[in-house]
Amino acid sequence: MKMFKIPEATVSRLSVYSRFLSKLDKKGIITISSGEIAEGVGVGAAQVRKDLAYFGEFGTRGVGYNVKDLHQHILKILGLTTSWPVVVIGAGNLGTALCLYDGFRERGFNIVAMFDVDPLKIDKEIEGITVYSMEKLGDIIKEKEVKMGVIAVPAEYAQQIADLLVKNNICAILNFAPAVIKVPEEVQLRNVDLSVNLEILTFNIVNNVKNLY
Amino acid sequence: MKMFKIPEATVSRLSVYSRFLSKLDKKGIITISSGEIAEGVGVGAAQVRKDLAYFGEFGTRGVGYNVKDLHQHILKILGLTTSWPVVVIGAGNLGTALCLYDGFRERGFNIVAMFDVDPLKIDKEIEGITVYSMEKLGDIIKEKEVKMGVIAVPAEYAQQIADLLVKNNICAILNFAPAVIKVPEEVQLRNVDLSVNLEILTFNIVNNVKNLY
DNA sequence: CCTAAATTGTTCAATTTTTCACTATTATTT
DNA sequence: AAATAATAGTGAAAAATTGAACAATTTAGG
Repeated sequence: MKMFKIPEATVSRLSVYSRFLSKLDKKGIITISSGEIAEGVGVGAAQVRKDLAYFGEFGTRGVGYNVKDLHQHILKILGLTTSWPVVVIGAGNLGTALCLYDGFRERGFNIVAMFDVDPLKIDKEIEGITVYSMEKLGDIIKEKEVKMGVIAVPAEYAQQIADLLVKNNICAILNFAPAVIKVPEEVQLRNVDLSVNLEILTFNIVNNVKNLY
Repeated sequence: MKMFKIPEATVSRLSVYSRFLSKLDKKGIITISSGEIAEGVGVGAAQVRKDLAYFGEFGTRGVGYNVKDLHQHILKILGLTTSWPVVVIGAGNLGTALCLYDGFRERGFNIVAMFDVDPLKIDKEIEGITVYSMEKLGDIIKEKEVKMGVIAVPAEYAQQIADLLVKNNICAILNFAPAVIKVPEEVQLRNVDLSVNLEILTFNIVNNVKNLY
């Protein structure tokens, strides 16, 4: 029972550290220092140590961290030691792209089904993933013990899809629709708003914001 | 010459306010209070006012904000009163999905070209957008006065694509590859890491993190 | 075996961001 | 015309986050 509140930024950095460590491990590197991790992922060394310190002591003073060992610890922290079945709602371009995105598979996410309302898409397969009608959502979530849903539908339907996912006891939603959606507080929600990201860039360009790395 | 440092979170909220105001405007709503904006986008009312206060006084005390007026101001702040030509590197699923993503067009981003190394894709059109070979990148960036590039290639090529964009004087890069890339400090860079977002969710699920809305 | 070099874990200070509480202003009602 | 209600703008407090400094620990070398 973790009692401390972990900054979300810390969690997202852990995810990045993890990917970096995975790369190092494949290269056969055995130990690494916080400074080298920091250098590799573009943050400060103190930040790296601080992030890890929330969860325990994984390094050896004077030596550094064992790559494999630290990697395993972080995967455990992130809950990535088991595979996560995921459903994607919306079999349009974005939904399809997400299904084919290797990054998900590599990190242990397993897209078990897609859903759409378009009769032309229903019951077809996209790279081995079947597109189901929305009616099947509840059954499949239950059958495959799905905890996470990805919303990739137009903004105007995002809320109703979210409601449907919630009704079917999903634990977490990753929303790609450019819409503000509301869910009960026990449901985890994250928004990936593609336009917002471009707009931060335009803001920075027109306001001549300096990057501070 | 803006002298104040604006939190990035503020900028991203402005983008969300902007979308919300656009919706209100379409509905014909004339005025709105900070409280209603806050309610609509899921933040605090003081936060809304503070965010706006960085840029000026846009409201009327006792009354609220004029929807059209405030919306225009925010678009101006974000640099969205002109259209932005954008290039997308990588004509795979993700690149294609991004090109077809309506959210970009709606917000004034205009994808003028895609690039890929696959001879099967080169010189083909994807929904009216031509896929060019990488050699053409420099010419098109210059010709169309492109300031922003989107990277949608596999992680292992992300850095070299970034270097290429930088060499061709791009101002800002939106990187979708799950890789840490380095650019000179005068180039704006944002990473949208899809896996990281899912991993924050798994972390929250396994650690039973409470949402605090 | 002792000293020096490397590097973690941790404390404390600095900074940044958010929230709260209050003041000022406008419109409305009596 | 005065009183009341609504609501923006703002300064200060609080909270969160980051960064710097340093003590503790390990390894390696003389």
